Amino acid sequence: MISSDIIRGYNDTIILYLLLDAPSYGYEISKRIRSISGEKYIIKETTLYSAFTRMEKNGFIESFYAEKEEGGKRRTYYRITDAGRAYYSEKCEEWNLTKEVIEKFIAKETANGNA
Amino acid sequence: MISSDIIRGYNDTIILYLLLDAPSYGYEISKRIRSISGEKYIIKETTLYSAFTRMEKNGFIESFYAEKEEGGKRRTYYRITDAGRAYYSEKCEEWNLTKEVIEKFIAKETANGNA
DNA sequence: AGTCGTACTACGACAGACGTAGCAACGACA
DNA sequence: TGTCGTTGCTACGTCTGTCGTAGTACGACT
Repeated sequence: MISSDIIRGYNDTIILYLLLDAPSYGYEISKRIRSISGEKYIIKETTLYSAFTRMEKNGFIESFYAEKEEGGKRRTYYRITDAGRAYYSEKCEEWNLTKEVIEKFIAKETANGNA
Repeated sequence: MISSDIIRGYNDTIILYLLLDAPSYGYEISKRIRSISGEKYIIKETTLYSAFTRMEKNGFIESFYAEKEEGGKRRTYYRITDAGRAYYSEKCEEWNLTKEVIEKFIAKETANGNA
């Protein structure tokens, strides 16, 4: 399992990634993070929903309600905004920079030059 | 400049890396982080010294005093312990895992296969 | 005398992640 | 009919690491 300290600040990025193509909602995003990461990262509900609130306040996402076809239960869907896309791009660039920096301080155990 | 949210939890790892070969002290470590990162990451003094305190409490480092040759001013040196080396190794492994996971959610803009 | 570089310490604020808990609607199973 | 599991979400408080601000102290240089 993954330490939440390194993910910290990147949960928003991960969520935005999952909204790039189509709107989605909490439960679905949670399951997709779980499966895409190969069960290695499981986002907590509270973390997820507080990220939604924060990002909506920041204008990175917009929410709307939709009914399920099967039942009358409502879901809150989130749609990424242009500002959200811009933020996502910035974070991707930042990630690449940060990765380079951190790796200067990380020992490479696996000395096989596998490409 | 690098967001401290992603570094969070890895400052300890970075500091331990700089102690692997020889003991060192705050000011020197701070300057080495700065230069090794190519001025891209500058650790704050408060962050650094609170990391020392935390890690000493956790048994990852040990402190001792030494005088400077030039003057009578004391420095607090830190030496990595076996537990510290073990922790550093764990964090390196964790980093590699985390990196893989995060990259599943990061767009690769630069499509040039530059080695 | 003043500023810069070195080498720290103290204290409080802040933000993001987390633990715990609860609510509500639905289907399945007994 | 009852309750269990899944879905879908909210509330509230706690913890931890980082950061802002500030202050101390000494030597060297100007």
